[in-house]
Amino acid sequence: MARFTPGELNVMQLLWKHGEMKPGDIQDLYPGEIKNAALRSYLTILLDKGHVSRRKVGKAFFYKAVTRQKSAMRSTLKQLVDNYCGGSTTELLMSLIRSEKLSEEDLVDLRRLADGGEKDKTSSRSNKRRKKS
Amino acid sequence: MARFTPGELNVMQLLWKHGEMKPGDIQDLYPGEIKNAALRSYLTILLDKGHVSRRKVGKAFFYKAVTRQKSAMRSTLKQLVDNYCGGSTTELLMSLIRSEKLSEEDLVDLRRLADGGEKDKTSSRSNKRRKKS
DNA sequence: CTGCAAGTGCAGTAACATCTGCACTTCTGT
DNA sequence: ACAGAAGTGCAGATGTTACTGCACTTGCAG
Repeated sequence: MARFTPGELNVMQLLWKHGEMKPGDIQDLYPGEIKNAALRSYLTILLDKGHVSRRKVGKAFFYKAVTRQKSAMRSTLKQLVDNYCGGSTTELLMSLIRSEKLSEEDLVDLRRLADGGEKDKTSSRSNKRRKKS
Repeated sequence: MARFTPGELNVMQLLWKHGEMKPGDIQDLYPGEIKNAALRSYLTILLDKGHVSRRKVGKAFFYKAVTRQKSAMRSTLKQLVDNYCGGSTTELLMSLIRSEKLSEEDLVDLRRLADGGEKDKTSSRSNKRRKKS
């Protein structure tokens, strides 16, 4: 669904963080240097794709994100899971947990969430595959 | 690091799954229809980027993946985490677990892994200590 | 040896992302 | 009022992805 190029993503990040901005503001905060016109071409593309909207205030257009960060993340995550984990979110969790990158603290959080999450199982019909260790 | 376009990814998936293949084989298994020459242009690009290698067998070239699936996944995941979770893997885990998509079985697996991850620390050579928030 | 399907290189098109330059308009300070 | 800074649309250059078509080469069946 949401599919951002690196340049577009930089813009979206700023809009997600700061709300409504005009090109000049975005340009100032943009990672690295970018020409105003270059930046505006990103905005035009994002506008065409419907990921941002704009409204005129004074002489300038103020842009704001239409597509939300959470939703963009979710669709990116879904792609990752489909592409690399056979569509199984559990697979991804396994990889994450096994991938030596979790601190002790992370594991504590994880256990707490796993236990806490149990209450919320109403909507899950379980026929996902299980994994042997 | 590894950065695949949809077309490239389709090819890589097949190579990861089947090992060494020639264009004709890939073409047959490629999702949807694709012309042989179109497919070969993907292979050429992947070859230029160093993601695949090839060797001549008979009259055909056999291609195989150089970049590994695990490593591609990891770098994709890292990008996702950097772009959407402020670089915190834990953030991602929270989102995953909270995102309504886990079945009861998933949660069981998860608890087992979280617990196992702690007890089993000695055998999983994860003596890396990293910074925390 | 020869026909031919399978394989190959190469050239070129189309869409899109990235980025530049330029002329024009609009707000603001003095 | 008007100069200049800030903003705008538009046209186009460049590079990459995603393809298509075509002429040439190669291995094998007969």
